[in-house]
This record gives sequence, structure tokens and C-alpha cells, in this order.
Amino acid sequence: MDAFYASVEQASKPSLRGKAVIVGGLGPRGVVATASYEARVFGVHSAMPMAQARRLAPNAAYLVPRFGIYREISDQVMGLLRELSPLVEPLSLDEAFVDLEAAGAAWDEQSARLVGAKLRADIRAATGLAGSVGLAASKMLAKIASEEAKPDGLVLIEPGTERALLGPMSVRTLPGVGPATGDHLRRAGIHTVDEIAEAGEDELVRLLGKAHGHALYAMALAHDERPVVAEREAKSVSVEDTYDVDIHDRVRVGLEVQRLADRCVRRLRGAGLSGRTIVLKVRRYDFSTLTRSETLRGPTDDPAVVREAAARLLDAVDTTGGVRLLGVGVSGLADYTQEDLFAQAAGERVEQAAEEGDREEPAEEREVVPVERRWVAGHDVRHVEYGHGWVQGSGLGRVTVRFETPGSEPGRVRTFRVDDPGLEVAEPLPLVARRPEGSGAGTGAGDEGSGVAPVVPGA
DNA sequence: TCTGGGGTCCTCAATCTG
DNA sequence: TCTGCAGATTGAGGACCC
Repeated sequence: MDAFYASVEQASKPSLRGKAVIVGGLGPRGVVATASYEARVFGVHSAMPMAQARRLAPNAAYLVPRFGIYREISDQVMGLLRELSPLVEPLSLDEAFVDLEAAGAAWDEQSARLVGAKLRADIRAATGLAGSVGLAASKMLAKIASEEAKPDGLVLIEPGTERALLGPMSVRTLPGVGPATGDHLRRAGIHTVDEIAEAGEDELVRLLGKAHGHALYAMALAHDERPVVAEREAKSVSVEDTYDVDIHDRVRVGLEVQRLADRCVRRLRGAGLSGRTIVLKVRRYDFSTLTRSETLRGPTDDPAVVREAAARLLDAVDTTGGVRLLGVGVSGLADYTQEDLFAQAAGERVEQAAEEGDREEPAEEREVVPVERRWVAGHDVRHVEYGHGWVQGSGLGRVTVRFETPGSEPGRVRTFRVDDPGLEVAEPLPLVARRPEGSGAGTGAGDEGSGVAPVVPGA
């Protein structure tokens, strides 16, 4: 699905339909996660600094992502895909490859088109959102087809036409060619996919190295044998924070690293994993980024062990001048723990303390968060008198709420004091009214779309 | 008021190990 | 026992993707 987050927000909020909607971090260092098509007209796109987006589209609606509802809708859509084939490879919340041939769901162009059309209809019925479908004989081509299909379409690349189709396209069309590789190729006089093929494999390897060179040359010839892999195991778990203002105080840097280590371990444990390599990431005031890592003797999910390793790594980093981002990660994952007994014993007391800290954290956050910060732009609220709505903005002790629901007409706006006792944070409403049992999909409260790129090897 | 967050994969150099 | 070598592992950084 294109503009996934933005289209979920438009489906949730009738007053935003047809309007420029920009979803992303709203802090001073936020970037755009998704811009609706209406916002793209102004030149706004993903990964653009939010400040720049505001200059380009000052009248757009700016919202903070609601990952909970995006995940629910994503689960619904992935469920529909798994009804087609057991081989579903999610790429993100809003995109997945499906091997239709594996399940016998499609065997030729005609059957593939039928499956694609039905899938789009099912996604619309279950979520109220539009999904685009790309059908082709390989993952690369299905991906390109789905890009062509957006918004709200279906494109099939017929076998035998691949080279002619790819040839004139920019090298940037190929997966794995980003800004750096694109520049590299451009400097070598290579601008199109055809020119990659003409340059030859040896030249590509010379320019880009072995792995990238071979892979890119094969892609340019429309050769892509990568299978659809259903179960991908995570290779690392990490958390990171960018701070609104650079941190100069070394003690504060140390505390933040400890906090991130705890968060990382919580995620690790939540996934039932442990890991051997601890990674510290530091982005300095000048945006230079460095990582330091340490590999333990065995995997751990002990917060004390991870905290200590992260602290050791930080000792070796010069942070004078300030840091804008800190991160802690764990890789070398295993689904068991083989802890050094001494470290385990030493860590137990600290761990217990940390867990108590974790339990207390939500309460602590509630206390620390100023009352104004409870009202996050775009998030759902409920008022005793006016019902369900969403926060349009807040500040100066006031919060502005628009009262509307996915199924209503565009609603009215009212302003309250931030501490109004009648106003409370609410759960998102489903985009599509839940149907009685037996209707198949529709168990979730989801609302958004996801990019879907079914693949039909050999079709 | 430039440049998020969570990942994957690749390369290269240094070091370890058999 | 020593040496040389190949391969594995580790650590750092870069590119890319959504």
C-alpha cells in the first residue's frame, strides 16, 4: 500500500479525506514517515525533515504515527495473504511478497489476475483501504509492478517482456541502488538498466564490489531467483533515540545509555531471545556516527550484563561537543541463554531492581509527562459529552479536538482546557464496522492498507 | 529549523585458531 | 615443536530499505 499511514489516518478521520496529511515525528528533529498524495503535490516525501515539509505544505495536517492501529490493519491484510499461500514474506507493515505458485493459487496470467483482483477487493472489504498488487515471475519484478500499480491498481508483467520493460528505466529502479550507488554508476556513465547490462558483469564488479556487482548485473538482465521466505528470523534487536537538543553532560549520556540498554533488553525478552554481541551507537553533534561493539562469551538477556557492556563501550567514545542520538542493540541472537554463572549471580540483584523499575515506569511516565503532552496530535480521545474524536492540536493550556469517527460525516472542532476532566485518551476505532461472525476478515480494529506485491514465479 | 527508527547485508582489516 | 597458511571471527563503517 502506498502512503499507508496517511491513508489510515484519512480513513479514520473524515475531515482529512482529500486533504494533505503528513505523518511523522513532530519534534524539532522529526522526519516525514508518510505523506498523502495530496501532500506529495507540494513536494513532500518520506524521510524529508519535518521542518522542510512544514515550509512546503504549511496547511497540511501533521500527525504522529499510531503504530498500534497500523499493526492491527497489517495483521488483517497479512491474514488475507496467508489464505492465498503459506509462502508470505512480509517486508514491512504495509508490504509483502506472496508465492502464489507454491500454493497452486495461480498458474497462468489469467488466474494470477483473478487472484490479484479478488485480493484487492478483500482488502478493501476488510479494512476499507486500497491495496496495490504487482504480479510477476520474480520478487524484483513484482516489486516494480506494484510500484507501477500505485495508487490503487494492479499491474502484471508478462513473461518475456521483462527486459524491454526494465531497459530504459533508471538504475535507481533496481532494488539495492540507493543514492550512493546511483551516484557511483552515474559517474561511470551508467544511467539506465540497459547501460548496466551493456557495461558487463566484470565492470560492475570492479565498480561496486563482488556481491553488489554480481547481484546488480543479474537484476539488470531480469534474473532474480530469490525465493519467497516465509519465516525470517530476527538477526538483531535495537533501540535508539534522537534528542531534541544535543546532550553535552557526560553523566546524562551515561544515564541515557543505561535506559536504552534496559529498553533493548525488554524488547529482547519480549521476543524470547538473547544475544551475544552488544552494540553502542553514537551520533555526534556534527551527525558523524560511530558504533562500538563487544561480543560476550555467551548469549545474554540480562539487563545488568547489557548495561555494563554498553557502559564499557561508552567509555571508549569521545562525546565532547555533544551527542544527538544514542542507541543500544544486541545481535548474534539465540533463543536461549547460556549465561556465565558469575555474571548471572552478580547481575541478579541489579536485574531485580531493573524489573521493579520497569514495572514502575508507566506510572512514572504518567507523572513526568506534562498534562499538555498527553494530547498527541492525531491520537484518539473521548469526551463524556461529545463522544469520540481526535486531537487536532494542543498548546497554551488548551487542546483542540475534532469529534468524528470513521463512519461519520466530517465533525466539529471544540477546544478544552488540557486538564478538562471530561476528556480522556481513547482507543482507535475500527475503520470498517465489525461484521457479525462468519464474515471472514474483520476481527481487528484496523484501518490501514499495506503494500502488497504478490509474486508468481514462473507465471 | 536539515537529516527518525528499526532493521539487513556487505566490505575490509585485524586477530584468532587449527 | 615451529612455521605458514587458510578460514573463521570480530569490530567498524557504509549503503540500503520501509
